[in-house]
Amino acid sequence: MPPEQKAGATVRPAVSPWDDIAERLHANGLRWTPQRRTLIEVLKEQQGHVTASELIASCKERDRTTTPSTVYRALDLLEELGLVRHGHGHDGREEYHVLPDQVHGHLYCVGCGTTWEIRPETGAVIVDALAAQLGFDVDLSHVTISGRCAGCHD
Amino acid sequence: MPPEQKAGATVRPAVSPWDDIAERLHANGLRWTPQRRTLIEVLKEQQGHVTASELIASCKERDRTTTPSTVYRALDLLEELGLVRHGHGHDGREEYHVLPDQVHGHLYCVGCGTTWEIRPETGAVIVDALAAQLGFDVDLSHVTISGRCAGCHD
DNA sequence: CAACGCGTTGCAACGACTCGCAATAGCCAT
DNA sequence: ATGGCTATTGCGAGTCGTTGCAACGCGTTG
Ligand SMILES: [Mn+2]
Ligand SMILES: [Mn+2]
Ligand SMILES: [Zn+2]
Ligand SMILES: [Zn+2]
Repeated sequence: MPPEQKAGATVRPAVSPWDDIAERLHANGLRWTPQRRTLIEVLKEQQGHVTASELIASCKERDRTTTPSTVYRALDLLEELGLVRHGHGHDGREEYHVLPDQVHGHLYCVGCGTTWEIRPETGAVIVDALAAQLGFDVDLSHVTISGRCAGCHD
Repeated sequence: MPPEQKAGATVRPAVSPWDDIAERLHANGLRWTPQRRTLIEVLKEQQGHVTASELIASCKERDRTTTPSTVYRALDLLEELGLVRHGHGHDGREEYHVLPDQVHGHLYCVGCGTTWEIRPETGAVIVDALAAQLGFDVDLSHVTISGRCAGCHD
């Protein structure tokens, strides 16, 4: 629509990380299928946390023939490509984040059931402590810490 | 067997935390059942981590009629009483610890699959950081942090 | 445009857990 | 010892996620 783009020779199209997926797949001998297209359309409109079940439900809205195992496998693939990240909620259920948000962990209050994102500076303390003491490189995105929030003490 | 105990009026029998379970249950209007007895016998001989499935299997060895849902419910109860604690492994599966070990979290290396316990001083850094910055009271026992160990970098 | 190879899909079966419900059985009071 | 109250059990059904396998179809080649 914007006519000013028409003339540009090497217009940088403000790429979203999703734009070159088809190529990235092909480059690895993988394929660009309708099922993967559907999932990515769904992921594009997500923000914050989504459970795998919610993603499957959204895919079903767009394509009634959606199969759970296919979505789970596609999510695994996208995670390998670094486009999504999953962790496990307090009950062990999967929760996904769409990148490229800041990588972060989660805090869950067993008192009120609220979930918060761990702020970067707090996350850094955890990452640094384990790096310094054990040489362990933490993947914060897969972390959910439970306990009681300030409002739910005692 | 030891005859020297026979005469003692108020011998303190080096109580294990399991010894007074029947009373603790009764005190709360709860019941002492064969299924709970079986589970506790199994728990007594555990050390380190056990998955719920492993516990169910062990209970079945002692009592072939063991039912999974009953074991899950008994574990919930024992956790409320503070006698066991569970967390979720990297795949979200439940892992139990028998108390009164030091409460601790876990580290999982996605490279080699090894799991370590987080040492008290390292755990303290995490607990203190979240307490200081957010007033959040961490339950370290329910934490599993994944990442890459020193031997599995790059 | 037709043929081929292999990456993917759909399905069915399974494992880990949860929940509602009716039958069972601890525990206490006569 | 008997009876009753109600906590607990066992079961069936359901959810979430994984995996093996045969059929399918994307993408390439001629
Ligand atoms: Mn995981
Ligand atoms: Mn441990
Ligand atoms: Zn709270
Ligand atoms: Zn490792």
